[in-house]
Amino acid sequence: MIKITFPDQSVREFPEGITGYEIAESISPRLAKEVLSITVNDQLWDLTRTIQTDASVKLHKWEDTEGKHAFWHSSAHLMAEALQALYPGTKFGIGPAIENGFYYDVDPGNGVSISETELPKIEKKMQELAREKSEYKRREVAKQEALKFFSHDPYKVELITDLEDGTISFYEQGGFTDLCRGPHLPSTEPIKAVKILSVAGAYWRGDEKRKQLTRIYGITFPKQKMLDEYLVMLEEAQKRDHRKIGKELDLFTFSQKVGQGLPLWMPKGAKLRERLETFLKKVQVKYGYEPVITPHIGNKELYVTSGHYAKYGADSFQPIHTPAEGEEFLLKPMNCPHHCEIYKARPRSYRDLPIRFAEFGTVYRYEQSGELHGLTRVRGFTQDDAHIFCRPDQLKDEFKKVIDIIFYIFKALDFKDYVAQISLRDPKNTEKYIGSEENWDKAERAIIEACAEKGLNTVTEMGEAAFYGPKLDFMIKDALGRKWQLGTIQVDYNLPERFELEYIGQDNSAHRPIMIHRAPFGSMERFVAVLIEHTAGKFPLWLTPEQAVILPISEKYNDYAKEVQNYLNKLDVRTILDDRNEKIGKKIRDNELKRIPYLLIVGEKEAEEGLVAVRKQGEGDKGAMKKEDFAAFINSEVNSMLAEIDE
RNA sequence: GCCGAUGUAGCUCAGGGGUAGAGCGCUUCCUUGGUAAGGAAGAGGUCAUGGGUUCAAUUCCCAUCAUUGGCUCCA
Repeated sequence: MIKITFPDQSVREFPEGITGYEIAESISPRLAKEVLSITVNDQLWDLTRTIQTDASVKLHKWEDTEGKHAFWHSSAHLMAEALQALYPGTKFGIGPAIENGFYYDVDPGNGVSISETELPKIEKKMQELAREKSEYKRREVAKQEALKFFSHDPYKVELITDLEDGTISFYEQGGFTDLCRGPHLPSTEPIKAVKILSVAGAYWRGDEKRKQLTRIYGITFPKQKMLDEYLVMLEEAQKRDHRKIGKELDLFTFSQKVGQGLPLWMPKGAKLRERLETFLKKVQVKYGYEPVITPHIGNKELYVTSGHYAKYGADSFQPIHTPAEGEEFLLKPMNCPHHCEIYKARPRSYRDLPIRFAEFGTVYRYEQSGELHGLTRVRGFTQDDAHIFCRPDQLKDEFKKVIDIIFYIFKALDFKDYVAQISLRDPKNTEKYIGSEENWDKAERAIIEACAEKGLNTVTEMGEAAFYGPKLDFMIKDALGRKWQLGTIQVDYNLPERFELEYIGQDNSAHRPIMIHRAPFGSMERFVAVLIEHTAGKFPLWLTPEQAVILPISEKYNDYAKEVQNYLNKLDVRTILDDRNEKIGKKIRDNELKRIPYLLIVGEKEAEEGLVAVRKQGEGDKGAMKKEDFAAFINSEVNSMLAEIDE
């Protein structure tokens, strides 16, 4: 007998060679039906593997990430089986489970391409195969044998070559065998609902110099109903797409004539953005930032000095040549070199530090055409940029203050679901970076300590640092679950060195300051995009371009409606008037769809008594009140929202 | 940049080898209506651009541009 310890620390005895599935069965038939995989001594296992010694276990159902993972990983194999049947000779790359479903990278061979129209065919085949309830059978194989087995598939051969002998396992279901660590479901039986979502190109092993394989994305569920719900959820998410809402609400547009990736802000979008900027400017004054303004172009030498030219010059917008011989200017891709020159404009004392220069600086970067995406990835954008020049003893404290600003902004806009990512250098690839080993160490340590002292939950990514320094990024997901970097804080020892920045210390000799680059929003464009997707266009009252719309019941009351509008606008309530010759029901409907927070209906009764009939967006009629009371109400709403943030 | 898809009215989309359609929006008229679509008439399109095939191309083919799903990249 062996002792099995469960997560609640209870221990039960089982015969040697028992499987995870049998353990689940012994607990309850229902559990046996729902269990998908098992963790045995911290290793993910198949339910069918036999346990020979004492062990601690945890059973995973659909609700657990591990359970879903096994389910989708097994589904990827099932899809591969279907592809093998439909496209004989297909070679297989990798096929993992992902956050929502799975994919498989495949090479269907000579000139065959799998297009979207063929996805239903794959779906159908998978359903057919799933009904066969084939078991997933694991077997361990020697490296030589594995190489021989997959000799027809160069991708698998490459994968096996990188593995150590003795750690290689195959899984087989139906007629399909795959190199795989597992774990998998006992059989294909639980896979009841299948949806193949999309096809895309994907470079083999993520290397753009290598062959591009066909990546097929899919998702599966144990119940059809769950798939239906998932698809409805996807549709709902698409309705929140900022590109769609931006068009509907007239916030921004693009023009082929102006150029790819160059957003045009329309009046309402501009109003929204201006309010965000004003909001941050106020915060920054409180934190001791000083505004600076710099031009949109800079002499090429500026970027040669900063190191940006060497790194990005070739992939940038091409230099601007002036009539004078040899003069070259670049569209500014960064504000920091300009700010360095402002720092340098006069001698600085240790008493002056920290110096914090802030600018909403518009920068231009030649992003690859395939990368452009709505407002989230563009070629011209405005950073809410600032550079802090400080002494080494001030670094950590300054870093923490920036974290505070970002917390404050995320709180104000109700962004709760973010990931704070510390990006460090790739220790295996140090030639990518500029600056001394020692400075990198110092900078990385400062970030890690500041985060720890702020109690920030972080993930750490090696190799994701900027070329001049490590950084802390705040990532937020859009409506479709894609992650975008918003706020960023970066420590930089290199630019001060390259620009030979100095301050005179207490000891009356020159010292080098440290720079912190920071942008709490990141870029106004991207931030507004994510804000749109989070709010579905229903912006908070203090931010929304139009707070109320006045709807006269008929044209007879247009004069009174105008009077109300003038009155409210004077008291800083942002209103518009809908004086179209339409019935009130129509006006209500149209303005509800425009997501204006308050609809003010005025007719005979209101005109006589100086009232407005208030209707809240999405909630309906709230009754009539004096226009003075409405103005007071809305202003106190806004103030209390902002006060709450200020706490 | 790479692989795939898409491009028809301001917007959302239908159509199809014989020079175009709907709904919404817009204009005008009727109506002046009390909480999510009142009625009528009208304007509006080089069917993304450039080539090719054809008696004839918006439709089929090729290229380009843009958008889009991914991949790579992201100072």
